[in-house]
Amino acid sequence: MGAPKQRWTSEEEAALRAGIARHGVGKWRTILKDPEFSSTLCYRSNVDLKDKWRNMNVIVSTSSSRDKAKSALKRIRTIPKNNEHTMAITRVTSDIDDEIVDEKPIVSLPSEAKNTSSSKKSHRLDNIIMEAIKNLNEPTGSHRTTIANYIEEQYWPPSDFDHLLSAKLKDLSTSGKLIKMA
DNA sequence: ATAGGGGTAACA
DNA sequence: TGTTACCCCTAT
Repeated sequence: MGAPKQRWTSEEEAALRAGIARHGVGKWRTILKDPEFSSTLCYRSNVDLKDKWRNMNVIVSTSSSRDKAKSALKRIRTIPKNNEHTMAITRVTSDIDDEIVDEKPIVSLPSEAKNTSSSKKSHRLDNIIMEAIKNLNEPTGSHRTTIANYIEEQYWPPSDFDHLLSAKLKDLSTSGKLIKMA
């Protein structure tokens, strides 16, 4: 008799997404050991995380198509293999680990900008960025790569998203909507 | 340890 | 009914 069944709470899902944003997809054990998430995910195993992530990426079957197949089989989002733009996801963690490469613009929210309800429902990139940083909730600010990873997990940004994000981050910090940490 | 195919009881 | 949390298995 296994566990009765505990449905995932929104807190747990948020912790999982944030954990993936920090450590990358597939680093389930690392996410579990992260003191930031271990408390909320303490009842979950690394396999649970893997399975949950799989369930979260299921395409809702609108049944509009003639699905003669078994109903329990669902389609996973087909990840477009954009030629040279290979895996942004797996690249991020190594960037953080190595801590090499160019400037690391760390960005943080002004203390006033935590107003969740004020931002419109619009999915303008600005709002997405702000939401990402807010949800990441990293006290020391967030790396550009961490932000990019987080956003890429939730939306489906264009292939040149890295460049877009960099430009937008610069705008936001110049206009004072974001604080650039040294 | 992780990825992924596949199954199923227990949910809504 | 369709969805989903959990399980089992195999390959890497």
